[in-house]
Amino acid sequence: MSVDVGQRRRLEPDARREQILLVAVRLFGERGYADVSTGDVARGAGVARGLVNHYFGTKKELYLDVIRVMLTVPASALTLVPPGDLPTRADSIVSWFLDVVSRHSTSWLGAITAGGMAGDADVDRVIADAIDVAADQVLTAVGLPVHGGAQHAMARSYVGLATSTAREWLQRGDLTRAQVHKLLTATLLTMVDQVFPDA
Amino acid sequence: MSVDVGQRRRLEPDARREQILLVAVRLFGERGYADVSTGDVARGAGVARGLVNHYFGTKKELYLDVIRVMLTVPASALTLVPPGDLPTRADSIVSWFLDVVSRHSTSWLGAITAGGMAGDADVDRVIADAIDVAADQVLTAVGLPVHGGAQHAMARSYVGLATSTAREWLQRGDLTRAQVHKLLTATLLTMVDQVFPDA
DNA sequence: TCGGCTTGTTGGCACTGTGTCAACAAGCGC
DNA sequence: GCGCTTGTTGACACAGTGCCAACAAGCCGA
Repeated sequence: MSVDVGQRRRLEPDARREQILLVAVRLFGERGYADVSTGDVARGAGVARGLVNHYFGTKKELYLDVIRVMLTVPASALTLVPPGDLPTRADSIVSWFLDVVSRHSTSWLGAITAGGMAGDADVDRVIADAIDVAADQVLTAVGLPVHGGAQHAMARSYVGLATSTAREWLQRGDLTRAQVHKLLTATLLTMVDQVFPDA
Repeated sequence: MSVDVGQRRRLEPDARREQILLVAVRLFGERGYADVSTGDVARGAGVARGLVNHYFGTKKELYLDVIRVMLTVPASALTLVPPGDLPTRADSIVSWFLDVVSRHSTSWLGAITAGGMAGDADVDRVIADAIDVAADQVLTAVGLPVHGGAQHAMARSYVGLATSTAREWLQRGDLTRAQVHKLLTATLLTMVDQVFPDA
């Protein structure tokens, strides 16, 4: 919030770009896409509005970069495939997911629900990619490295379940972590045992 | 698309309002929230733009009405609780859900993902209400008429699973209806047997 | 130290979209 | 036909966006 009303100062392009991007991440995370203007981002960064367009082109491109960092930051905490039998592996992948999503709750949950603008083709693609990554992790952790398209689709469905369940826990507070954990492990085992064979 | 370029004609307020609303539903369904202007809606209805504001106030209020009809039209097809044992009831509630969602696929799936504007408090509330209704139906169909808050939260999570799975079927085409059916019934039974007792 | 040059940065222009409102006129009753 | 109600219009003011020429911060050679 330091407005830094002093002289204009030249920053290296990368530094300035990242500074603006961080402000945009914060603002788009707090309010939606429509309620944040490029002028707000510029003012938050203590910069002329035209500079935002200079670095990011259009407002939608800026927003794409924003949800990209929101979604890839938690995904960067990739883990190795845990050893053990199936229930153990399911347990640890669920724990890992809950750890990640609780640490970056506002970012991840906000972005995965397209915090401001779904229906747009480009935004949808970025979100779909993030879901694909999460689905891949589920499949490999479970020991079924990408078999067919149907299995991958089912894994994406499971990610949808995990997301909505995490929202009940973190945003609405109507579920405890233990309940979420139990729900996600039980359903994951059911899917692996009973419905994945159909694919 | 008949532009009806003739004289201006007076309609009764309800008729005019619904005419504009139907055009808005179509347009918001096709493109997103941001890509549809009130001028587009007005032109589609063969009407001055100011009239849209006269009937709906602001653009966001118009959009709220739009997603309200998108979500409540399928929900209006409420069914009675089917008889039979648990697997039978689970089977029929899943079938009913798939029938409804496939018939109104573009509307329901588009709106439930907040086709254009999530993160907004009012929009989120309308969507949350629709999910609550669906969760109630699941609970009653399964024979657990709203017990505790946690069970209801779990039912909402299941609706999230059903939604994301239906999207894999109807929008991406990577799952067949039979696969979706199997997945949703198996997970529902698991949840009723193993995780609902924790609530 | 000073002038020149590169380029990060600014402010203003044109345009679109939104909300509001006084004025207009369609269609009814007298 | 006349007047009144009120559905409907067009224009105004304003906010937000994208673009671009002009400006100046800071480095380099003289």
